[in-house]
Amino acid sequence: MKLAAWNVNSLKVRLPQLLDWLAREQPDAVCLQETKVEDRNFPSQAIEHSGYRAVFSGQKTYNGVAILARESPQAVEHGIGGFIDPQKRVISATVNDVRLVCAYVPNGQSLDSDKYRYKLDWLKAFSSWLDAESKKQARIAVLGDFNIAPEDRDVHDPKAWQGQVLCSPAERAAFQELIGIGFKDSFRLFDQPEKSFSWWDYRMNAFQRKMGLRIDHVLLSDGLARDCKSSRIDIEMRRNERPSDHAPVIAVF
DNA sequence: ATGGCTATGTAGCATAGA
Repeated sequence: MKLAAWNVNSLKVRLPQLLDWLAREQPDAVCLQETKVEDRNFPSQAIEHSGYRAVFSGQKTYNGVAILARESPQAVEHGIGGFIDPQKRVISATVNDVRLVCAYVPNGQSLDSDKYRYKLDWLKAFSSWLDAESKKQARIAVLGDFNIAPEDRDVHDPKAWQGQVLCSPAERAAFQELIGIGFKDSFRLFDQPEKSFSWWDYRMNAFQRKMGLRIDHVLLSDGLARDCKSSRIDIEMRRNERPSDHAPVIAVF
């Protein structure tokens, strides 16, 4: 099974690129973040034309998540169970007997921001909910924009980013809590090039200068991780005209 | 160098992203 996560930063703008990419990569399922589109405006028709079924949870301007799959996603659930959140950041569904959790973790803005507090609270709720989910269903993949660079090697300039949002000890601890539940960071199951990143700032020619962060991840439960054949970041998508600032992350098992 | 770039909502800029 081929799975991917991609923060499209506006599905409306990125739709042509997404359709090209689906035709080329032919994943079984892809989890999208930052669709920034209300459900009534979701481009279901174009996506179905490409041979995919979509389930989605969106809002105007911000956030928004979707799961696209060749097979119709089953048992769709919105949000984090037991956690009230008006922001549309999580959608889950079963595809090919695998439970897919598509997540857009809050950014946090900066350590002194209310949004940082919200991010940590959100991550706490997310991990306790996933812990419970993983006891109900063994085959789970958590895919999305985690807005956390787990280690210094996931950061182009660890000194400059030390302690900053996306890299702070509390955020990294929250990521390790997910690993503690039994999830594996699929990307690190394999040898990878140095300076492998999934996001580059639009400004300052950051992509060309390899100034990025690896903050988008595909986490696999133990059994899926054991069967994982490959994981990579499709950085070619960042070379497109009008690219998303994030590249897709792909895992095959 | 606290800027820079992109997208959205909405009609000249404000907000957010990471």
